[in-house]
Amino acid sequence: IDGRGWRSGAPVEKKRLAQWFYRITADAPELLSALDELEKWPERVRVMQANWIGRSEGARLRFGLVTPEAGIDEVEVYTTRPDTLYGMSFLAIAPEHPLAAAVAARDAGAAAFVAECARLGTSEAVIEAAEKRGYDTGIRVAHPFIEGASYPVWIANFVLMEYGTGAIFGCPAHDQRDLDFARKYGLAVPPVVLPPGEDAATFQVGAKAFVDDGVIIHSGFLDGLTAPAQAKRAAIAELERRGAGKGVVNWRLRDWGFSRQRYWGTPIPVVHCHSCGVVPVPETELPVVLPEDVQFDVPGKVLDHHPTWKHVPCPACGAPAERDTDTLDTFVDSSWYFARFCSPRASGVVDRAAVDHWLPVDQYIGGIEHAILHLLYARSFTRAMRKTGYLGVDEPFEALFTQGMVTHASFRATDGRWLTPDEVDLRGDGSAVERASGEAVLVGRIEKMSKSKRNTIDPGEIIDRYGADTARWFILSDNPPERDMEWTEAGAVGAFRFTQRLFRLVESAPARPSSMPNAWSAASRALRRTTHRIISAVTEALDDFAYNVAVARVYELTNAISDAERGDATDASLVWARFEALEAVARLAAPMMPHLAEEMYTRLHPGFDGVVADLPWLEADAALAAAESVIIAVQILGKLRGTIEVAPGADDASVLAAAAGEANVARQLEGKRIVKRIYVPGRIVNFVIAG
RNA sequence: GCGAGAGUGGCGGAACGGUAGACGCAGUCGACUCAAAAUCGACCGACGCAAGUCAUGGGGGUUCGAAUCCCCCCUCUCGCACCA
Repeated sequence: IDGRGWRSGAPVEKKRLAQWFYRITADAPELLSALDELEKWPERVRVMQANWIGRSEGARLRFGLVTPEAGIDEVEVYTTRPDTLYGMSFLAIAPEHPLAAAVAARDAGAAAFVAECARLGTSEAVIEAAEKRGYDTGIRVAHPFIEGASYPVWIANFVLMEYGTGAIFGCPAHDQRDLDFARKYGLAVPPVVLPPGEDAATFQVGAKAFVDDGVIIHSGFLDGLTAPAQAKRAAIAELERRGAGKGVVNWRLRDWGFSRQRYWGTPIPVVHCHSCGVVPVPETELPVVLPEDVQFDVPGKVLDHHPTWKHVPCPACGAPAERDTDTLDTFVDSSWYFARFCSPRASGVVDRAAVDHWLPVDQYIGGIEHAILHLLYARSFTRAMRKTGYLGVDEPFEALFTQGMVTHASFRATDGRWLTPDEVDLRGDGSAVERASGEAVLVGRIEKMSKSKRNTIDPGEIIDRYGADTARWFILSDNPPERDMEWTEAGAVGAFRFTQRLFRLVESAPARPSSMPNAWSAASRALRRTTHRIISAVTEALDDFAYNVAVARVYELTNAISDAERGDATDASLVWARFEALEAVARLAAPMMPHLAEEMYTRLHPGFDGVVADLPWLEADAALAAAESVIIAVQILGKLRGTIEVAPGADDASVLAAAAGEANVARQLEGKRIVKRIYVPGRIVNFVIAG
């Protein structure tokens, strides 16, 4: 952790650290390399983190100014393409670069250009991103390899001060941005990488830079090299030999500025003292607690203008001093809460035995919006906690699942007001009117719920109207959890209807049979087969996060129970099977609609005083789930021509004979020569015929 | 621009390389009702009277067999974005 912006010698109220930083950059190499081991994380998140960390290999090199400017005699450049140094035609610096400032001090044109770039800043710069503009400073720099050659130095709006060194060497033939810039200002475009099939004597770059691999040409000692890695190594070695530069690894990741001028956050446990500077609050006085008697309606920092909170004696010398009145970014709290959750009542930070037992988190579920910041901070924080002995793992989350968001259509009145779903009546044809006025409403995009678009659904109202189980069931049933789901009234009503249907099935359920039947009817065997097949299907679906499929399977079993209800009421074995199936529905649905499941189970088992959630998970009986006969698809040349029903263990010859004998198949095989017979047991027969 | 992912009925979506469209929503018809709601039953990819044919963004390929695997293209979504 670093403090930056310290102004020594200033009065105490100014004697503040402008911002606290967490040095996450120190972890960059490990945070990147360890991504490979997070096998149970989505590829997408790992890629996003890798891009965010942004490792690149290249070289830093210095270009000497032919004539020094205001004491500056060289410009340092970062490049990933030292192999194209001979293709240089200009050097470009960011408008915020010190050399640009030096030039602006004496050159009104440069000053105007720099000011213009600053004015456009970030917002408009994005819009005008396509337009590359520059200003020729008149300064020239020498080439590190080519004796006597010199190149113009431009200030360019497309060079970023935040990345690399804020300066680049322009190689237009092999970089599209440099090419756009060179064409605009009529700068040279010397090619130094030859595409396959081109002639070195005649090759020229047109409107598109050649950025792929080729043979190095017109490049002195690099000529003839074909492998880019080899050419880069050779160029770097030469730079190092001449003392003009060196190979470096560059990172995009910046340190995490993690102090905030807000009330809601963890106080930063340091005291600022006139004579001792920044003094940590002693461990015995931790944690520093936020005051509760605060005023939010006064301008400025809440903690700063609290009358007493910040005034404390310096822990080191006892003189009057002040607490830091910034708070930590709330991402700090989410970077280690999972460790605290292992032992929430621990007197210290965490209980080491508890975190050793529980961490890493077996399965983390969260929104994709946390792909980078939270998940990267937590990974780094976990490493910091390991180094300081609080826990013993590097990676906090072994497996990650990113679920989608709940979305809803948005509505807008003709005068532009956003309307809530409650203020709108939907018509059958998809149009909508404002309930109060009857006026037409524009039905907008289906998007993430937000207060500004007013397309939110209040969970409290849903629970009041339908109950929490309906909401759960609908959300799970609508689509796969990794995708965004659309909340619709019709969908909620459909889920609600199902809860009512389940309840009716339980109300009309038979009493729990006292003993198992001796004989099983065909109908009862079929129902039990369905029950046990679905127990394993739901189990598998839940394990795979395929909650929508688990829901569909529960529907299937429910439909089978409804069919059985209409069956032979005097069939004792069917009644028994029905009870078993209903009990299975209650227990399989329990994770997804717990309240109704408990109610169902209790009604099936009067006197039961436990909870379904505590019962062991149901296990399917494979023997009962096994089919008594299987339907085999019969294809000719891969096209379905019929189906046959056979015993599960039927031998190949008899299945093939039955397949060939199927009426439609037989008709189509007539007079044809069968060249190959394929039988995939229990699934399919395929006849390959000649001609 | 770079990277990742996805395209299946009217909609959400199923489908170890093996009967495409499970299940739900919407819809159609019917039962019940004086009527409506609720409920229950049947139907529900396209073309066709039918037999059948065609269908998983488009085009090739591998295979006895492709929504699924490979190549090219198109479209969409997401992330990063003058990253040198």
